[in-house]
Amino acid sequence: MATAPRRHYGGHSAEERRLARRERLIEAAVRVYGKVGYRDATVKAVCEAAELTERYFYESFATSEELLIAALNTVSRRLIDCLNRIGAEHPGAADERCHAVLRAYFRALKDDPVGARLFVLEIARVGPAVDEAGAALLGEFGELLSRTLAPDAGARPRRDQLVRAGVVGAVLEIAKVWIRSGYAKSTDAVATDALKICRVLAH
Amino acid sequence: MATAPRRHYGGHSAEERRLARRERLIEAAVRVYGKVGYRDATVKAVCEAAELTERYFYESFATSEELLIAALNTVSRRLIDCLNRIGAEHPGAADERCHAVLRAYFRALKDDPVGARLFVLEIARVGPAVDEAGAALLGEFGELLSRTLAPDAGARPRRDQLVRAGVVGAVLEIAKVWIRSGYAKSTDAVATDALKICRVLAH
DNA sequence: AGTATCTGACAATGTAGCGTGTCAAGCTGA
DNA sequence: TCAGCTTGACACGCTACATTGTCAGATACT
Repeated sequence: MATAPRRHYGGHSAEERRLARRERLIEAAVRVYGKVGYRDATVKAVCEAAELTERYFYESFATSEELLIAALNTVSRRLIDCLNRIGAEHPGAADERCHAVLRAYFRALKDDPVGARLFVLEIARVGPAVDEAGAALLGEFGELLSRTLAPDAGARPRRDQLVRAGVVGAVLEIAKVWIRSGYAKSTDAVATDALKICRVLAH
Repeated sequence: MATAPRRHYGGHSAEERRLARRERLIEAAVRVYGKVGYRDATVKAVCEAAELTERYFYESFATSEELLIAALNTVSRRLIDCLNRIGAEHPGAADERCHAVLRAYFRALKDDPVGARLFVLEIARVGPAVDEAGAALLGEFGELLSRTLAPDAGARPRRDQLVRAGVVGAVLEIAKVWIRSGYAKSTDAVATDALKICRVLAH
């Protein structure tokens, strides 16, 4: 292994192939974990979804949780970037901008239920490592919301830490109940409800 | 079994003994699940904590989740009743009353970390049955908070359903972060933070 | 064309915990 | 005191899954 010559295949180097397989596994994990939930997903199922065998799982990930974290980061990064863009592009009043961001958030959850399940549901209570990754993502989400409502408040650092966490928890819980209801209310109405709580972050 | 004569033992009937064992299992479950978490707790461990053997586990519970739900209900009932009492006894303004209730809530979490872990952490993401029980308890908690802040609003039924859920999610998330921080802030300060969000429920 | 690497299918192994069964010893009531 | 219900300790089989190993066939470089 250590001194294996590593040959080109299909026009790609060994490392390229390895990374491509890694990506396929992550995308498959998003689908599988999003569909049946991490708890009920097996390594085998993910590998089948990726059309790869178990050996390639252990080539890129030491444990299932590691793959879950990678999948979580992939989905969340995508979502947070999108929301950041929308926040930045929206010139109006803070309140308006926040509503737009929330609307985009809930629309994303509705349009991509599988990814949604990951970010909203599977983000918690899996294991220490996953919890840590989830906490970091949630913190980022809180910053994003806070920035949206009070863009000039970068100076106020740790004071509202708990309040910010609370607001994030509120948005997530609203999302959970909304999803559980089968998306009963309109996206716009849900965003309006969430905004009521987010306003606590404004000054 | 069906026609077993059932004899008295230690001055108690067979049914009394069975219920006593059930109670011991629930109390043991609160301790064990609260300490190591439901995920890492085994039937064996709970039985050892209860000083009973596995046979008695299956005598009272069909599955581990059933015991978790019972433990969850026991702890939550205790907590919610306590908060209800404090809310009822507090005559002052709504805002004051809510702060008192929140203070009691966070104090309870701090004084009883084991029960706290159950109500705050283990309430979610275990299985469908547990999630349902947890959702019911969270709904009750939301009603409690709502009633505390707007006692006369019994007429307004389902309108603020999502907002209420959001507030509950916020309080729980604040609790989680607070616990994770090792109870860094004072109970009073945390209650004040949570109150900021709860005020959304006032009219 | 031949050899060495790469790949996929699948078997083999190991572990953990659930749920059940066995058995001897301890009570209880007559 | 005795028969039989009750209890505790513990072993057993079973299932599911992770993880490693084997091997034949496909592919690329020389």
